[in-house]
Amino acid sequence: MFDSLQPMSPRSSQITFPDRAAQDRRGLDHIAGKPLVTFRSGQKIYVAGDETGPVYRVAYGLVRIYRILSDGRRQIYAFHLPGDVFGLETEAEHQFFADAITKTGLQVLRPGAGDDLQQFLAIALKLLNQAQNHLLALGRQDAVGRVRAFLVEMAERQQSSGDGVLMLPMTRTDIGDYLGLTLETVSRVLSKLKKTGVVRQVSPHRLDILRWDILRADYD
Amino acid sequence: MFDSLQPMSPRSSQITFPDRAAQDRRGLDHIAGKPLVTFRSGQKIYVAGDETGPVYRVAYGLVRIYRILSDGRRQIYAFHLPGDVFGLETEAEHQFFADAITKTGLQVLRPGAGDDLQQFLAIALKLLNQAQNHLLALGRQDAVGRVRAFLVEMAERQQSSGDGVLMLPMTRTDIGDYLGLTLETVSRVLSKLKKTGVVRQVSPHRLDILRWDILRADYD
DNA sequence: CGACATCTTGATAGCTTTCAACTCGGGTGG
DNA sequence: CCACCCGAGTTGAAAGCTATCAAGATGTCG
Repeated sequence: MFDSLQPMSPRSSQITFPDRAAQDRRGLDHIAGKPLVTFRSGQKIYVAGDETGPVYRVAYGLVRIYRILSDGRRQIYAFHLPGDVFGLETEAEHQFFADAITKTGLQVLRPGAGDDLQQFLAIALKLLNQAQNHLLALGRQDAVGRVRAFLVEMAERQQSSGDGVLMLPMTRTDIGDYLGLTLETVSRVLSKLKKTGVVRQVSPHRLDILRWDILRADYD
Repeated sequence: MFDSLQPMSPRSSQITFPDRAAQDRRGLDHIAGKPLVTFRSGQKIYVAGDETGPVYRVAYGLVRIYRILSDGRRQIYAFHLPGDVFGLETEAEHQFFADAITKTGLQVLRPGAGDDLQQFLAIALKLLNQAQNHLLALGRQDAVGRVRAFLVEMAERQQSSGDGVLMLPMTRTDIGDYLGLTLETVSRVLSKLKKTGVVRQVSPHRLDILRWDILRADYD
């Protein structure tokens, strides 16, 4: 699974996020400089049932965290972008699946002495916050509201507030499995946003956001 | 807001949960014995915008944690039962509302020196776990599945697995706002479960669970 | 450049919400 | 002690939204 310990260049023909790691080195900065583990597009990082191991930090690429039910339904809990930390779980075995959506490089953070506590708490609270926002979207928003919330979330995390360029390397199915919708509904909502001039679609995986005011409307 | 520092008896004409605190004194045991702050049914504990203060532990009663959107829609994130700890947030101001559903007694835990870190991390990860399960129900289950998941969750947390007696002091509206459903849909699903012999309804707020196997079916 | 996965769009079915009327239960006051 | 009252719960009918099924268009990658 660990193909290479050599850091790979973020440059590739695939769509990637800008590497925010450089600006985002707050809590776990001191481990910077370690070699990266790299994953190809679609490759699994860990699966439910695996022994819980290290914690990872995304250097470049995109990771999805999810569960699969017995009937095949899938719920995606998070997309992790450069700078994000994931893999922290309570149990001895992973409860989730994690895999790379695009070519991805990860820093491996082996939980150390125990002065990581402060950082882990911060990470856990951040994940909790995101889960709670996610919950609000799934519980109290219709399809359009969920997609708008998703676009705003991804855009802010990519800090594309400036230029309005939003990269969405994940598939429509991924987005649907994150939002509790079908891929068709996601596609229809995006078409509607396109038709109403809220976004412009450069390609299926690249949007330009034209009307932040409309996207953001309705948040309490 | 702090009506009384005198512990009140859990005995009352209202429906209450059995006090699990005695068996649940793991992490924060050392603060036991402190006086309780009590709240009447429906009384607010804190509101969004309040300065983040102490952390609370439920001694008896039932607490709901929620947000309200500008149009009045409400999302309930958690019901807290005896033994649960809540009130831990990242920001300086509360992002949520908390109020007592039944008459409730709380232990006030003022974050201390900093060796609470381990415990806070455990609490945060537990809340994260619950949020993730909640997310799965909202994202990938229909109305019947959500209500079943809710009944199983509440029954397990009340440890009524033995006798199958399940107290639901919250209203149908509360349940709906937790599950992303309307109160009517919640009522209809409960009626269906009653008709199919899965539960027996002693009163609107007390169910006897007859068929655990059916309630639990379909969880991965 | 070609093949295959992904995406888009349309039509229909199914589920949940909405609106409405009625019932039930607990609490209050006569 | 009982009748009344009002909030909460139940049930019904119709509208609205999303899923499903299906076909065609577009992109991507080898």
